[in-house]
Amino acid sequence: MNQKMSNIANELTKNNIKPSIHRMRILEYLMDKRDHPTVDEIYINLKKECPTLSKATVYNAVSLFVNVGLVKALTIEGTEVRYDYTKNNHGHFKGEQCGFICDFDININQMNFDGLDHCEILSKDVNFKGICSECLLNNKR
Amino acid sequence: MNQKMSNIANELTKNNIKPSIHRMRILEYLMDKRDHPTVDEIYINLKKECPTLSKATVYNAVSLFVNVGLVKALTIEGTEVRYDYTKNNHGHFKGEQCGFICDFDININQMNFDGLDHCEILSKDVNFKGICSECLLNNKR
DNA sequence: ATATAATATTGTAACGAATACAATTGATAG
DNA sequence: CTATCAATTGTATTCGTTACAATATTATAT
Ligand SMILES: [Mn+2]
Ligand SMILES: [Mn+2]
Ligand SMILES: [Zn+2]
Ligand SMILES: [Zn+2]
Repeated sequence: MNQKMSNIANELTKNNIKPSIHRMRILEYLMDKRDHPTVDEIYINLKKECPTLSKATVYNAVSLFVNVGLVKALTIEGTEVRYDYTKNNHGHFKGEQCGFICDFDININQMNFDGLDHCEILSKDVNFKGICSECLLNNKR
Repeated sequence: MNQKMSNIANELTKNNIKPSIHRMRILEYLMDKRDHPTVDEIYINLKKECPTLSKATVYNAVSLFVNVGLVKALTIEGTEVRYDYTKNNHGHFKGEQCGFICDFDININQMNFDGLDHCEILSKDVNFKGICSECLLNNKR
């Protein structure tokens, strides 16, 4: 097992998740491809290398990862759930024409708000929607 | 038709939606009950007064409302879509224990961010999650 | 007012993401 | 090797949503 994989194994063990082959592959995928994939996208792409992979295993794995806080489940629009391996807090922009989702920098904790006294806030999400630069160019032509 | 209902009819006509009885009732519901209901909640509650109402009509109506910008579709968590009749921009807090969703004041346009040059931003959503004050009290006991 | 056309509503079928679960496979320890 | 436990698989089921054809309602023309 190479260095990368043993790091991934460590990451899982630290969170009390046994590092099985499939779990490691799924976490590796999320670490490498930061394009906020759906379960289906993870499944289809990993299936090429692991033909025996089942979609249920992908659901199981990402649920485990979300529960321990290793990855975040994003619900930016509609009924589509996407997964994000990330340490630093950031905002998400979704281009509504092409569906592309990108990160952007925003200091979510600098924002001041009012009306949530006596609530315990555990997570803060900022989602923007609109038309991405690429689509804007295409639309002009 | 009373004053309230003719206002609702106006609101719809202004947006090129013909003010049918059901559409008016559904918009009225969203205006009165600002607790961000799901399609199912709208359907179940209105069904009491309009026994012939179909869930397809609720889906049709809220889709029309969302398309013209009369109401907003909220996707705060998971695959659950909720609807919000609102003019002023605000944030949403979801209590994860009880599922309760409330508004809070935040000046979304004051936030400064970076990395979305040349994108056209059409909407900005801020969603917080955590434990609501009521649940916090219950948990202590 | 009646016939005609257009639109809204309904009920149901189809779809797809997510979950549940029993059966199988794989790993671990004695 | 065998027994035990956990992970994975495949499938069935659930549930929210969409699609669509049939019906009811409303608007328009004669
Ligand atoms: Mn991200
Ligand atoms: Mn609201
Ligand atoms: Zn785009
Ligand atoms: Zn609560």
